[in-house]
Amino acid sequence: MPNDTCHCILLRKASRKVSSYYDEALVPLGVNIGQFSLLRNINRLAPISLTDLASQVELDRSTVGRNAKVLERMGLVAIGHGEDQREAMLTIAPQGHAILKQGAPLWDGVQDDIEARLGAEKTRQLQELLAAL
Amino acid sequence: MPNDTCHCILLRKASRKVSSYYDEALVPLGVNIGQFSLLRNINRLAPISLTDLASQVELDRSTVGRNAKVLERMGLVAIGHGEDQREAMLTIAPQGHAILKQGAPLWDGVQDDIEARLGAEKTRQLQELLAAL
DNA sequence: GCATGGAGCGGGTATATACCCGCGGTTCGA
DNA sequence: TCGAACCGCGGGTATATACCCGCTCCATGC
Repeated sequence: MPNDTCHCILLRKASRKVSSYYDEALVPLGVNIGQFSLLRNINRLAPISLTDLASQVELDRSTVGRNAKVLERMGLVAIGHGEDQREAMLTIAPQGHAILKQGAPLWDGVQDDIEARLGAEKTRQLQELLAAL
Repeated sequence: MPNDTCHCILLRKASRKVSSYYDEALVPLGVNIGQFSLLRNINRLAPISLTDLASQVELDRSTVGRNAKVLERMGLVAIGHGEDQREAMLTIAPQGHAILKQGAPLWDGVQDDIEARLGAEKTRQLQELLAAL
């Protein structure tokens, strides 16, 4: 039972490797792919609470909270209050909009590279398989 | 360009989700899939140095060092010296062998579950795609 | 009104992961 | 033989990620 067939370990490896592709492309912006993606989600859903955002991106709420705080320190995201005093509402700061705009073509580039390397059919398979897990 | 087609983010999500399947199965042993897999690799290659192990599992050396230290604290792995005084040589402790033995059927179970859910053809596709990334 | 339960969050703790730096041990050339 | 280059590691730092706990705030039943 060779260890190199462990679906989990293979997924992790692929995940690390592919993350690094995106990270490298985004280096000029000073954000990594996790941060860029979170920024995109906040932009798409803003204003949104931590809990709702966590549910959307399927991460633990505390994880999203910590990640959002890093973005806040970078000046890309504003964390305010909702009507409910308990809610932390997230919105994109002006500098965050700039990053989103500058990052879009960089992100597209990596995305296209991967799809070119895999081909259309395998790209489709990949999306399908990842969704099925 | 919907964010939910980002190969990287989908991979990460799948990776987290699938990791949790294995982690749950291994709960009785008190180790997670990362630790169990590392244990298997050490067992397969022992005695092996940190640097060589890191190269085998395609992780940063310092990461492997820290992970190995956790396994050492658990009493599953012994960290000794090689002939070269600089080398940290890893071997499996008796308790580690026990974990490997008890874990094997649990690991097989998850592996089988996943393959059953995907089917043989898609399982093959998955392995192929992950290797191609 | 007020108490109680539930919801939202922050922080503590632990692992996972990477990069960089400095220390110390090895080796090899002058 | 002895210094320089090189190699292996540990530790510092930062993010990513999850779980749990406690605090605060809200809403509902009485």
